[in-house]
Formats: sequence, C-alpha cells, structure tokens
Amino acid sequence: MTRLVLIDGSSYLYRAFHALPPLSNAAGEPTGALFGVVNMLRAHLKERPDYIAFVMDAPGKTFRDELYPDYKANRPPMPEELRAQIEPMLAVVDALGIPILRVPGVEADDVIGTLAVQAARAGIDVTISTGDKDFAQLVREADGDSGAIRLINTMTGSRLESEAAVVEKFGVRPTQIVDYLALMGDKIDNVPGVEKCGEKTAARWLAEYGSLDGVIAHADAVPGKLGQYLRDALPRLPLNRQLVTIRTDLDLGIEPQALVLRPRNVEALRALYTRYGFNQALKELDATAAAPAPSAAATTPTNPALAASGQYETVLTQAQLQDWIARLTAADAFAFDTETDALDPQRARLVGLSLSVQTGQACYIPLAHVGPDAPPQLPTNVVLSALRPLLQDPGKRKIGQNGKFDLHVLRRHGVEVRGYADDTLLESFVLEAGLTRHDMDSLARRHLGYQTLRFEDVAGKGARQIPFSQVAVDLACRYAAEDADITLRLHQVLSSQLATEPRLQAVYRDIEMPLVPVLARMEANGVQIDAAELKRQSHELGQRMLEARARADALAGRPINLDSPKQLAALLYEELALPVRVKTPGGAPSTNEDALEAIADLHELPRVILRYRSLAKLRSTYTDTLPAMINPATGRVHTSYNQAGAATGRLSSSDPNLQNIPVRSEEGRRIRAAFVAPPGRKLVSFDYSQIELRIMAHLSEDPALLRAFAQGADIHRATAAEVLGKPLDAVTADERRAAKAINFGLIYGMGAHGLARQLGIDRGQAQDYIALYFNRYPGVRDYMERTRQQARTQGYVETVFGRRLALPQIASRNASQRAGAERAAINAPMQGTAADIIKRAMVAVDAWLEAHRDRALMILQVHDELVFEADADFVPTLQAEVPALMAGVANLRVPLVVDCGVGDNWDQAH
DNA sequence: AAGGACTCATA
DNA sequence: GTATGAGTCCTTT
Repeated sequence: MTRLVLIDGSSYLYRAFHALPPLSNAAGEPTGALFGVVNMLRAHLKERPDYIAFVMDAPGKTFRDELYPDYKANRPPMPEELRAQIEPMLAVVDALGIPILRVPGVEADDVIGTLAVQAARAGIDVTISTGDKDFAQLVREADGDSGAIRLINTMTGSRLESEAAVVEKFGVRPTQIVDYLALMGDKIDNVPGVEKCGEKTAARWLAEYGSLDGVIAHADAVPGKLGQYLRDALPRLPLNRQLVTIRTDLDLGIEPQALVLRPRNVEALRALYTRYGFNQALKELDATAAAPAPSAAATTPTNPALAASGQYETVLTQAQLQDWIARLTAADAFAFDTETDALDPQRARLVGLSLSVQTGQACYIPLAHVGPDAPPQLPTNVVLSALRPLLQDPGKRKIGQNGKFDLHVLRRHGVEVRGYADDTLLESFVLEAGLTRHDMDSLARRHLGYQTLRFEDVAGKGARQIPFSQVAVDLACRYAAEDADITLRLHQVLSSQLATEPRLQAVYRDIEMPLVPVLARMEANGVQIDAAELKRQSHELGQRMLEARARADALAGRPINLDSPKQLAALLYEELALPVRVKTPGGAPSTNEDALEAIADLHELPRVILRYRSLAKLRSTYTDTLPAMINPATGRVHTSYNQAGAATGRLSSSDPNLQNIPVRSEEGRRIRAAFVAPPGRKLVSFDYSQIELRIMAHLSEDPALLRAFAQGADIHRATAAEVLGKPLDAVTADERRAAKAINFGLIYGMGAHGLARQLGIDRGQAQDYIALYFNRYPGVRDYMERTRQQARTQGYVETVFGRRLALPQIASRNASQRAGAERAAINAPMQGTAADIIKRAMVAVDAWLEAHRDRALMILQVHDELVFEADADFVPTLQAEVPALMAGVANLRVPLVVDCGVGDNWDQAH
C-alpha cells in the first residue's frame, strides 16, 4: 500500500524546543529544537514513505481568528531562541528533499487534515506525525478502497493506529474527539471549556449521552456543581466545537500524489549539519552519499529536484544541431520554448531555444548568451534557418506553454510558426477553469508532482535580477530544457484528460487553439494612437487637477493629499465629522464614489474630491501612460491578450489594458478619440447587441423573452411593458430604466438588495419588481434555479458550447462565500457563452480576412466588440461580410444582432 | 522591493 | 450584483 507521511512541523518545533535542553552550536546559535526535528525527520525518511510533506503555519490570520478573536490570545510571543531556529529548520527540510507546505490563511492542522482525508480516499495509508492529541479525531482504519489514517508522535514513541487505540487512550471514539475537546477546552489556544471538566468528566458525559449535542440536550439533568458549570458553558460549546474541529474539506489545490520526496541535496545538508554540529547525522550522510555531488559552485541552484531531471543537452555545435534536426524530423510532434531578454513579446529578443521530442530528453540551444564564461554559440540565423522548415511546417505538430509569446518572438526573428497544435496553458485552462493557476510551475507541481527550477532560481529577483542572456549556459540549459521537457510531459497528462471529456476537448480544439494565431496577429497589428493629442489632454487635466487641489486645501484649511484614501477618510469623517454612510470591504470608512455622493449635500469637499479623482484617473491611467506604451519599432500600441485570464472564458487585456478605455463620460471619450486610423484608413467597430440577454433567452427558453427578441423589440422597453402590463408606447423613461436595471441585475445574479440600491428604491419595492418580473418570465426563474442546482450538485456550470467553470466555493459553509458562488454560477454561463461566441467569430473573421490581408486588420476585442482598421474603400465590403460572420457562429433560439460604426477614430466608430 | 488595500476604468 | 487590470498609497520584509 502506498503511504503518505504528513509532519506537523509547528507542533514538533514547539515540543522539541520545550522538551530538549537549550543546546547550542559552537557559534552559540540555539539548536535544541532543530536537533529534535532533524532526528525526527531522519527517522521518518528511513521508513521510505511514498509521499511526504512538512506542514507549517503560514503567517497571518485564519478562519479561526475570524470565528473567535481571542483565539490563541494566551500564547506568549515566540521566544527568540525558537524563532531563530525556524529558517535553519526549513533549510534542512528542503535540503532533505521534503516538500514544505505553508498555506496562507489556513492553519497547518487544517492542511494536514484535508490532505490526510483526501489521500485516504485515494487509497493511500496516511501517517500523521504530530505531538498534538487533537489529531486523534482523524484516526480511522482502512476500509475497502480507502486508506487508514494513523498518528505517531516520534518524540514519545506513542502511536494511535486504530479506533480501539483511541478509545483506550481517551475513553472516546475518534468521532467523539471534537466533542471531548470542546467540553474540556484548550488552555494553550485560549478556548475555555466547561469549568472543572477534564478528561474523565468529558469522557463520562460522552459515554452517557453519545455526543456534545446529547450532553447539551441533557444539561439540565446533570446534577451538582459540575451540572451548573456545564449549564454556564452551554452558549459557547458549539463555537468550541468549531474551533477544535480540524477541517478536512478545504480546496488547497494540492494533490497528495504531488508530495514526492525529491533527492536530497547532499552539499547543502553537509553544510547545515556541520554548522549546527549534528555529528551523528553528518557521519550517516557521508556513509550513504556514495556518489558525492559535483562541487557546489555559486551558480548551483538550491533546488534538489534537479538531480532527478532528464538528460538535457546544450547544443553548441553544427553536429549537435544536425542531430536534433534529425530527431525533430523523425517525430510527429515536439515541444519548444524560447528564452528571451524581456517579458514584452513585442520587444523581447531571442536568447536561446529549447526542444523536446521525448519526455526526459531535451536540448537547449543558446544563441545570445554573453559574459566572460559564455562559450562560442551557433549563430542565430544559422539555427533559425535550420529549424525554419520544421517550425513553419503545418503538418509538424508543435506543443508549447503559452506559445503565443514564443510565436511573437520567432515571428520577429523571421520565423512564422505554423502547426502550433497544443498549448498546455490552454489545456489546463479548459480542464480546470476556476480551480487552479495555469502557469507551468503550478501545473508541474499539480500534475507531475515536480518542482520546476524557477526563473528566479536562475536569474535572481528584484534589483539583483540579471537578464537571461547573462545566466551561465549550463544553468540556463537546465532551466530551459526542463521547460520543454515539462511542457511535453504536461501535454501527455492533460491531453489524455481532455480525451475523456469530448465537450471540453471541443472547446479546446475548436475554439481556443484556433484562436492563438489570431490573437497573435491582433497583438502584432497594434493600434495607432494620437500621442500629441493625449499629451495635450494630460496638460489640460493637470491644470484642472491643480485647481481642484487648491480648492480642497482651502476647504480643509491645510494641504491635503487627495490621492490618499486614508488621509481623506481622516479629514472627512474625523476632522469634519461627516457621517460614515459607506464602508470598504475591509470595514474602514470608505471614500469611494458612492460614499462621497452620499455626503455631497453636506459639504463642498466631497464634490471637489470626486472631480479631482476623475481627472487624476484619466491622466495617470490613460493620457500619461498610453503615449509611453507606443512601440518605437512599429509606432503603435500593442496590447497583450491573456487567453486564460478570466475563468468565465473571456479574454483579458494588459500592458496596456485596452478593454477599459473610457466611454461613459465626455472627457473620457476624448481619450477614445485619440485611437485613430492612419490617413486613408478608417476604424470600423462591430458589436453584438444585448448578447448576454439573448443568451439568457436561449438558455431559459422563456417564451415571452424569446418572442421579444424574435420581434426585434427594444428589449428593456419590452420588459417594462410586459412586467407592468401596458402597451410599449406607454412605457416611461423611468420605467424603461428600471427594467434595464433588472435585466442587467439578473445577468449578475442580483437579489432585491442590489436592485434597491441600484434604483434608489426600498427593498420591498425591489422585491415586488423582481416577483413581478419572474411572474411574467417564469422560464427565467426556473433557469436560475436550475443553474444554482447544477452548481451545487456538480460543482460547476457550463456554457452553451460546453466550457466548464468550477465553483468550489458553492459548498462553502461561509454563507456570503456561498452566495457569491451562486451569483457567479448564474453569471458564468451567460458571460462565458458570449465569450465563446466572440472567440469563434474572431477565428471566422480572421479566416475570411486571410484573402484580404492588409486591406483590413482586426486590431481590438472588447468582450462584445471587434474593432478593425481598414482601407476606406474596403469599409463597405467589411460591413457587408463581418456582421453575418459574427452572427453565424452560434445557432441560438434568438437571432444574434451585430451593430456597426465607422469613423476616423474609435469614438466616432463606436 | 513586494504585496495588500483601495479606488476606478471597461463589458 | 458578474468578469477583469492598473495606479497610488502604505505597511511589511
């Protein structure tokens, strides 16, 4: 049977510290706790478990602090001699190759509990190594396909390996341990229990009444002083039980199978053991380290996983290159990765290239490494010429991780990659949206149980980071070749998972992968902006900000930093004693737009702040920034679309974000007007009309809603008429506005509270509106309920095209988290289906444009809008073709309508 | 130097 | 009341 050992690091550290004499090494550094922990770890490793982890508390608050602010309030601060041993301890654990888990916001106990239960369910036998008796609540025997959970305390040698052992030791069964602890309380964690109730009393009561609920129910029947103490403690017992219950159902994003022991780092261990004077351990190390590691140089990475890595070859000669070309030529597919000197795909220069045909084997071809020790490298043009036929062959399948980046880099070096067939980022995104991150490091850990060498391990971080071109070639090879190797391995795992999910595979194969080259082209196209105009606007905004600032200082009676919410809150709510009507999510008095509007009739200052804010936002985010983002080589601005950014399937845009260019205010639209077409060209914008509401009609199949769209009605007006039972032309502007708010609110999963706030009416009235709406559109109500139900039973929701969004929070015991997940469940199918549709449209339009290259370029996507830059005389053709292409990619129960605008700039076109 | 909190721009 | 990214301040390391 496979076995997992989970080590409760915090518990051992404390216990070893207090149990052992205050040892220290020759330099006077304290070593007592360290010594105890190291011996404990060595004992565990001798048993050769299949999986192992060392679990520590991460700094910061956890849910128990939320439940009970006094939790652990009695704990004295950690003694300095103990604190000083934490870092060395972690260094030893790491050097031994044991994975270290510290999960922010989650106590070590709950990490251990969750992993233990998860592993036992997967048929793994679990040993929890701890000095904490609370874990007795988890003990269980193997049963059918499930593994056992056992406890061991290596300090005392005691073991709890069966339910009978727990009963023998505590007098209660494992399932009663939480009740037992709740009654007794915990001095150390400052959780008071029933006074005078110790082990004996707690066990006796539980034997008599079965459970804590039984004890509570019979509290009146307990005689004497103890009975009175019990009744006094009743109100806090349920909370106590929550506090002592170890969580076993968290979503940690860690699979027990990933917790593999890496090869130990002998050099690091020798250094640590020597420093701390652990002679016994040192002797053993030298005896067992048969093949000493190569001498440690300054460049040797600390990651011991390296020793497990595959055969990685640095390609420096023509002969080696030809050998790899032959291997690639013989293969159906290969993984590739580029290394560059920058993260911006529109500027990055190629530093090297890695390739892998077979897992465990990869090469790195350094091209532009510099420095005194850099070896002579093959010329870039020679290497790229040799590889070009392979990279440009549509029949030769290429595999990458976020390959869009590599496509850009290679294009800018004269290679147009074709046959880019698989991307592990997108495989993971389609398989597990909402569950995990999709970067290679996370994926390797999650699916391969492998800790990759990270970029910062080879290049450093922060101010000391060096460009990849200065990384020593040997080290660069290990890093880069590993990336290609891991990409290939991940593809094997992920593609076989996709093969079992035909709907997800279709999303991946038919929507996401075809979109990659399309997005690459859009990003490369870029957009022209009028920098001089934006600079003029910056200047003007600056003038007006000065005026606002002067007025604010006058009103405050002193200089005030209008950019600091904290200072503003102090001024408004303390000095000026204005009422606090809105709070931030963190509970502090808010100075956001709503808050300032709410007090705007009491003082002039809030209005001045709002005015200043809107000016400052426009200047710092747009008019100052955009001109600086112009690529000198192209004279245009190139955004970057993140295809795996939004869990619903939407794209996101960054560097710069061109999906949030202002449009609502007049001043904002002047910024949009600075997105221009070159002479002789036009900007043409196409957007889907009411796409999410149409999708709601399709999904809900509500007859009234379907009819309204079929008739091409003004949907908000039609909603108002339907709900209020009056003719279309009798609907007032206010009524239409209310209907619009309901329509939008529904898409976001809103309740009465939100609608009331939006419309400035009271809750009851909002509730009436909603009831009326559902009365007229019962299909919508049923659909909403079905969706919530699906989310609860399956843990995910789906788009029309089968894209999945996982909602792990849907089962949360935290009501507000659960409600949030329910709203997301309502919204995701609509937002996600709209995303699927426009992605398909982009692929379709791009394919059509192929024949008209340069007559029109697709340059922007803003969720329901596509923007093109086209020759003026080509605009009619575009207008004749694109709407049909966009509307034709989905077959819904309602028509898709596409609106169009044309102009010399984006404001005119929109 | 890095990360969290806050605010605000878009669909 | 959904989904994002970015600038600024301010605390922590």
